[in-house]
Amino acid sequence: MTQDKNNQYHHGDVPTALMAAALLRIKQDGVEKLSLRALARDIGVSQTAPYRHFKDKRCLLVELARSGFAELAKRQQQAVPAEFNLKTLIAVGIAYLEFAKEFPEQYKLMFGTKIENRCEHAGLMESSMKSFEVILNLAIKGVESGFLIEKEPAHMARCLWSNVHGLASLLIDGFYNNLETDIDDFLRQQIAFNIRGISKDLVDLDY
Amino acid sequence: MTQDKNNQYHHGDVPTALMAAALLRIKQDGVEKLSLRALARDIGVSQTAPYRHFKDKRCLLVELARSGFAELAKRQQQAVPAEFNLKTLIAVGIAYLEFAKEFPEQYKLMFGTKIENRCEHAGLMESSMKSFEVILNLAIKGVESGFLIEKEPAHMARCLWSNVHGLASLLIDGFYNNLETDIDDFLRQQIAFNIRGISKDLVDLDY
DNA sequence: TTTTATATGTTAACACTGTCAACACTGAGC
DNA sequence: GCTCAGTGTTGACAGTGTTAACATATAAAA
Repeated sequence: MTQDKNNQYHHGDVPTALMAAALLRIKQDGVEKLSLRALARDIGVSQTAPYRHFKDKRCLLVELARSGFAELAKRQQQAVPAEFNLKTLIAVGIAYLEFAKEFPEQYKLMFGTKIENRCEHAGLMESSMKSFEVILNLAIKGVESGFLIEKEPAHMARCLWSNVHGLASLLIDGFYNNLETDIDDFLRQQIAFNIRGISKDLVDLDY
Repeated sequence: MTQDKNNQYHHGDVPTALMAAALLRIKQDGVEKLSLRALARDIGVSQTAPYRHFKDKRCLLVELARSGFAELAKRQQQAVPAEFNLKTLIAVGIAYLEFAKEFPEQYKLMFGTKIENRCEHAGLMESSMKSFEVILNLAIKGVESGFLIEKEPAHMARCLWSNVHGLASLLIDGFYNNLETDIDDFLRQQIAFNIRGISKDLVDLDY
């Protein structure tokens, strides 16, 4: 019974309201203690109303992760400048890590253990591939323009991906909490190390 | 009421029995649906018996993660040969990934979101540092013996660590499921990419 | 316009879960 | 033999995901 919207029976848009509430909740309490019933209470519907829009809790989480991947891909894409050089790779890496820093709980959800059998969810996989493709295109361009070594671009893209993902995970999980260095400098240096591993020349990207 | 052990009141060793049962359960059903009550049933005690040995569920999970880090560190250490060269780094990386492949659910627990505020658990942090120190020592030796670039060893160690962790996570989470390449070759190549990023010369580690 | 069907929402219930309080047994040390 | 801490048990509470049965509102069909 939505008291604000002059007591109409239908809520209006339960799915998006649920997603918004979920984003808020996981930001506050972590993805681990997210509960469907609490979400329903938040948006002012009965505890089973969400089941009219999501088959089960997993599907809601999957949708949350999917939208996360979409946002991540968008930010990565925005960080790609017109002209390619090795610093482009750093910029995209930083954009990736900025997302992880800004939405740690959603990031956990996107990759973490909470979603089992992610392969079964086509939309989720597709969305996550969008993010990967940004990196893949960079790798291809990197080889074309002679900055990167002449190995399989897909493998080098996966290298970059696993690198930033490892950084993001350890960062989020608090393994870099007691660092002496400034965290952003640290991350930039880490990315630079990684890029050096697949670049043609022994560049030192002024970190 | 242990019926096998001629009906003695005390179980004997609830903590280790719980740990063993937990390892089995997470291997079968995943860490996500591990339940204290199910564990208690497994080892044949009442549902609250575990609370005599672990303050709460989190503490049991922490102990599970802690022992995981200990095992991981042991395996990494065993992979370190007497003489150092760049292939040593690969060997330790492979050992790391082998652990992740063999105990994916425990690995998820060690790093994943299931344990919040891991910093509060001193034993856990200490144990995870043991694993990191193996890599750190390698980085130090690598600089000393002139194989690695002359940067801060701790940062290069963190680079190697985040790399293998990223690989392990993505591997476990199924992001490398549809790979055309043989998975072990792939991982070896990935590690080689990473090592190249911090090595002095532009080595090509025959992948 | 009336009827009908479908989407959406609700209540009640079930089987779980983590956790606590109160009670009971066991075994070691005085 | 008595005490008492360690260990185990029962019963309960609040919370969860989920389903079935029922109710209403809106859109399509008559």
